[in-house]
Amino acid sequence: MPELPEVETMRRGVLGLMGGRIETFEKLPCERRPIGITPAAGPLGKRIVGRTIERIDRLGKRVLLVLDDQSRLMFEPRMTGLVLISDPPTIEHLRVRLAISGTAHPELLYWDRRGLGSVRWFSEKQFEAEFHAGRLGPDALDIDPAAFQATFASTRQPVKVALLDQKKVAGIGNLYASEILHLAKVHPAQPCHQLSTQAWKRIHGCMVEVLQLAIQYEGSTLNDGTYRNALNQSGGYQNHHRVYAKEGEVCSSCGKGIIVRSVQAQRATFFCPKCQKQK
DNA sequence: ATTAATGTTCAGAA
DNA sequence: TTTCTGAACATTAA
Repeated sequence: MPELPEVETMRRGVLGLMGGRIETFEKLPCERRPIGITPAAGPLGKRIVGRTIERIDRLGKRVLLVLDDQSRLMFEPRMTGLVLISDPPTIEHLRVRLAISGTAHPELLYWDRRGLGSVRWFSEKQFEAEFHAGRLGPDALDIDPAAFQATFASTRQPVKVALLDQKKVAGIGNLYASEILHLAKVHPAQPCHQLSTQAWKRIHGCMVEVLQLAIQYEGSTLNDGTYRNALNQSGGYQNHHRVYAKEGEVCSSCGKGIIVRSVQAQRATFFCPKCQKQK
């Protein structure tokens, strides 16, 4: 579930671990099918124990601990993963614990109810090979309007589907794609190659605006309550959604349109047919 | 019992 | 080559 704002909130929540030393890596006994840990937990532990956490980065929807040998420990929460410093929602879905010394909080936890996420370690070289060579596009908060337009202008895909392609731009997920296009007044089914430079500038600006505001509110916790910040608290941006999961409600922007739910690429899309006309 | 859910990736077809 | 579909991963709540 977490998209860029939720993962950024997790990252900010664990920033206090910077400068700390990793004392142990523990894959917790979890009765469910184990999450992906690569390399296997034993060898991974050998790589990281004794290392210092030099920096904590985010790339798209992943949190990265940058260690003092420039290797990376990557947490990818996918649908239900959480990176926490205390108080996991349940004990039985707790997957990984790192003991940390020299910081205010003594541990970092990875919790994952569905277990679709992963914890992976990359040497500096492996990391560059995987992620500088196009596995993920640039982060959505780290791309300028011109590069943004250049990325999308040539494809015939519907704009909402293209925004979800992490190889183009990393970080936008299903919820924020609908929110961004509503603020930009662009129809989600509009083919990318038909959009003007002006429209791309608007989409870029609205993308930054929506993502930054959502980060300020610490992300969206939906009805299932899964998403929590690093202290196991709810986000607040769900109270500011414009269209997501608001099918049948009156559009808050124009006051006239009724929010419609459609399906694109097997995923729900929400939009206002009055504000977001196809051209 | 069935369906859908904030994510990603792969195979196969058009 | 590009685009689209379905399935898979696993869990839970409606």
